[in-house]
Amino acid sequence: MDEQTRMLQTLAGVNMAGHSVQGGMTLPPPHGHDGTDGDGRKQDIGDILHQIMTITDQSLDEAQAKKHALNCHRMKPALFSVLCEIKEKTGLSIRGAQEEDPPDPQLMRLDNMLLAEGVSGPEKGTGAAAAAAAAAASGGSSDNSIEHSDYRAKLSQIRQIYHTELEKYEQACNEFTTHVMNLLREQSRTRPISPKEIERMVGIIHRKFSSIQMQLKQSTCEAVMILRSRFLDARRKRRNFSKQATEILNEYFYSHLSNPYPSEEAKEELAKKCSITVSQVSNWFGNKRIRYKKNIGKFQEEANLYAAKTAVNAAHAVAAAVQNPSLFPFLGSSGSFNLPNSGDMYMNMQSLNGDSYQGAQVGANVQSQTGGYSDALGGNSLYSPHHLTANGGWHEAATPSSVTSPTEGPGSVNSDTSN
DNA sequence: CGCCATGATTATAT
DNA sequence: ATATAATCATGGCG
Repeated sequence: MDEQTRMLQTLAGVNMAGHSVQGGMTLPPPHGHDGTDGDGRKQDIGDILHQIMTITDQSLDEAQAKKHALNCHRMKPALFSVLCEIKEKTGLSIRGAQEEDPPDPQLMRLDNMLLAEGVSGPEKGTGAAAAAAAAAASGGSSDNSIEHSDYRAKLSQIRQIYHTELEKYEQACNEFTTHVMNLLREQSRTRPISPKEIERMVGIIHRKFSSIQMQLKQSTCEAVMILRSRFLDARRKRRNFSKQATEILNEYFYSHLSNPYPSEEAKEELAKKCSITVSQVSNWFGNKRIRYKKNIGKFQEEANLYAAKTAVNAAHAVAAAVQNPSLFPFLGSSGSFNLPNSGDMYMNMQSLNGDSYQGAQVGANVQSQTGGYSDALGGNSLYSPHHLTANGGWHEAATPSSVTSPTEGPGSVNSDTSN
């Protein structure tokens, strides 16, 4: 804030000077001007300069009086015309100094950041109220919101300070601008001032003030950054989901392997069941999809496990109707099972899970590919990665040729491990 | 401590 | 807006 203070003082200085000029533009007492021209005028000018140099020492009342004296001075019209002439000469340089400043990229950056952080955006309530609302809104999934409430409280604190200061500056700027404009209007009685000049002056003032505002924005950004690094990084401190949550997510994933893209509603339900947030569910599925796809071999075991789990569920559902408790003999014994069966079972599960996944094509894929997989994986593979190629939505990344050797060494595909 | 698993973030494409 | 892919950074195990 040092810089700001300094600038304010600078501006205050200008202000003072302006004040004084207004009052102090006085001609010396009319003496000696009718003598020999040369010396008398020099002395006049010397007096004027002296008075100009000492105007800040004069009181306002005094200055007011002198101003009146100046306006009535008989030399005034002459002085005015001289000033006009001088102005004419310097006009070019002033006109040449016209600059259309483009929007400062730094300022834009700061603005964008403040907006993104919700500091400069629309008001969303203040302080504790916002935090409480946030905490209440997400109700059950307390974990996240409680950590957030503190963050939000601090953020809105920053936000409040920011807005207060900004408003203060804006007000000061307007006040000062008005003042200067009045001043210039007043002065235009004694010296020529074009509207353009006033405009220019106003522009200068605004630039000054916006540079002060930039300081404010800068410090606000810094504060937010610090806050973020403290809270967000803390939040980034990863906590593994509970075993149960992972179970539920995996169950969903493997039972919708052909299209592991839970709808918004499904995500909400999973989030509720797992006591995590919807975005965490999205993260999880995003990570899971990419990691599954990247190294299918690694997930075979898991896939089988959850296939079995789901199969048990399916069995429970079907058992009553079918009256066949030994529907899945492999669950109890280590005996092998035939792949066509597993394919069928998979299809059954799909339909049981309400997955509206097309059947015929996948069936064909199962038939044509599972043999190769079971060979490569040493058999007993419930799932094959055919979904990747069979289903349009679940990307076709792994081509059969590359997939048929999913047992490749770790790290060859997985860039994740190269950190 | 090194390594891998894993949740979160970022960059990019659609 | 959502998905993928890459990457970051930590948790947890041996």
